[in-house]
Amino acid sequence: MSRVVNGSPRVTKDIIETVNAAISELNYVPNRAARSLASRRTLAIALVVPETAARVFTDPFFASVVQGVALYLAETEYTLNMVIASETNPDKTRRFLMGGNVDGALVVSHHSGDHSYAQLPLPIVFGGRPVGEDPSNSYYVDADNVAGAELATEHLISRGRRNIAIIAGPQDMPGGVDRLTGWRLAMAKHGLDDTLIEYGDFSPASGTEAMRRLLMRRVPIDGLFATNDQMGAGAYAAILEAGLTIPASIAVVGFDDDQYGLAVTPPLTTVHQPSIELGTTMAKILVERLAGLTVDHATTLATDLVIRQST
Amino acid sequence: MSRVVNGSPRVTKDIIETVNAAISELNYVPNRAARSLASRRTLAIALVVPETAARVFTDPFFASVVQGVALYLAETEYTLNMVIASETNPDKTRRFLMGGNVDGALVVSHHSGDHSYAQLPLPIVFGGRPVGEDPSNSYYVDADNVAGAELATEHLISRGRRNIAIIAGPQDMPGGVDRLTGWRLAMAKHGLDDTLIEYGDFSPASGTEAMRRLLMRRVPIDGLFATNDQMGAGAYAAILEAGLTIPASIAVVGFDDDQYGLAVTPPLTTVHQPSIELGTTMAKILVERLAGLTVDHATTLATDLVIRQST
DNA sequence: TTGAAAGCGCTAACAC
DNA sequence: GTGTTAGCGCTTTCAA
Repeated sequence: MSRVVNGSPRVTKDIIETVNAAISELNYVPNRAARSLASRRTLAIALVVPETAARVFTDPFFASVVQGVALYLAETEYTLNMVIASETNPDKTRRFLMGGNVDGALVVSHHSGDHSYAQLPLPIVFGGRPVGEDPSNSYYVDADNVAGAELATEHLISRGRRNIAIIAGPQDMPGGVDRLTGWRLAMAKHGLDDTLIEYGDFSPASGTEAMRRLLMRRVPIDGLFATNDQMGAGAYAAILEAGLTIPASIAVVGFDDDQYGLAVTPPLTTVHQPSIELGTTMAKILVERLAGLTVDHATTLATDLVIRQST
Repeated sequence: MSRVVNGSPRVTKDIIETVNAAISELNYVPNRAARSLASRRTLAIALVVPETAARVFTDPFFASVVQGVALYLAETEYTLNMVIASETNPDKTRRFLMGGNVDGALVVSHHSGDHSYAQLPLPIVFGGRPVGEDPSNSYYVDADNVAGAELATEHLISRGRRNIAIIAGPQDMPGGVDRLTGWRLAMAKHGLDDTLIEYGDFSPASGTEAMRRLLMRRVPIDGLFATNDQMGAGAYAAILEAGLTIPASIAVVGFDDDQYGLAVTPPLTTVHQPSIELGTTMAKILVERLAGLTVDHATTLATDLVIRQST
């Protein structure tokens, strides 16, 4: 009977049908705990998210990734366990992961501090490239942030802009590093000055502040690459309060393609990344690893430009 | 030994210490599956979120609720199972919930279609008041949307506005209904006209469209109550493109107090609701029910006004 | 190919 | 109060 439920290859057709009939008649549902106890697999996957309350769940990009993960796992036999990784008590998460509660883990928003998870003897797939760590040891899925940033910058250049500033993100996050790199590459390729850099923390408020600092330099600026839409939307406030217009005075490109870019006037030109697909892919790769398949360590998802009225 | 782990009341001090010493020395971690199988409790709680991809996870309010739930459960022995309720296959969710996978469930974003969950013979706590259903049968936690909407409207009136429009939300959601009710109450109390109503779906784009429809009526409007910040931010676009200014021509108040209200210029006056606390409270109530305690069916959380530059 | 039986690691019920 | 034992509902192994 167990053999039928688990689709064992060597069972007679007759018996399969008989058992299946009984199953649906009795409304039988296998007991997860018993199955887990006997098979020594939990059929559960942990989704680890850092506590950083300020950003984690208020970031639509992150939210989409979670959604993708959940959507994919819903089609599998795995259950999704959400775990908030407390920063004050990181051992708790580690103990949970190693306590035989889950078969594998998905870790999103991989900050510099998160390296340690990769060392755990548990199948893990990361969202975002690991920073300052040998990538060949871990499995991860990431959007092509470098290419996306180049796309954004090239677009600004194609619009005739030459004095292009950037509001970069935290440099301990892969997205923060890679988008700055892409901008630098594009600027260098065209022999443009790449000193107009200010940093934010990916929040709208930090975008406003960064833009103010940029404008205070009192040098010509006719283009802005905000490395996410939230900071881009925030930058609007600083640009407008300085009496400048978008895109006439300063053309603006964002990154992420979330609703923040649509909530502002004019709507923000931005780089779209497949955030739901990123979550889906992470989950898929982990499930494949758990099934014993060999999969690539790194998976990079393409980005593309969404042109709206801010450029 | 089991008695020590589970804190049974009748154990000698000596033996407790001896066992605990052994536990930490052997690095013992209780096996969840075995415990669950023997005790017939799963120690897991499901967080059910409707699929409605467009809104669910891109709504910062919703995200905060999830975060609150996760934060609270992290402090308990319960594990959080995220379940996406497929709208095309609702039975799947129901089967999961009834399959003995979890001890109880938390259901957020309770649309009119979700009634059925309340019928399940499983402890459930809802986020948001159930619509069109006997509330005495279910447990729920909700923000005081009516009072919050009155607060918003009274504030507009106190600013000297008399022609106050509203962009209401879907009328099959408690938040959509209650915020409209609060506005009506406040308008009636001051003998003001309450016909300036348009509806949106809580997205920024729908806010823009609703505001355009309002302006197309060609009647005087000097105040706007957008029933969430996303629609409020969207309304800015329509107001500005009509050559009007905020707050001089039209004072605007939002609802939710999320980042959308901060991303726009001028920053949006809004009604704050304790979204993380809402999640925390939902989880707390469910855990208490599971512990056999008697708890109130309805819990209402207070809201308050955050005054910024849009009024 | 299929039936039977031995655990998986724990809790709960029962004696002592 | 505390040691002991019988299952919880499955998977897996071993015979047949």
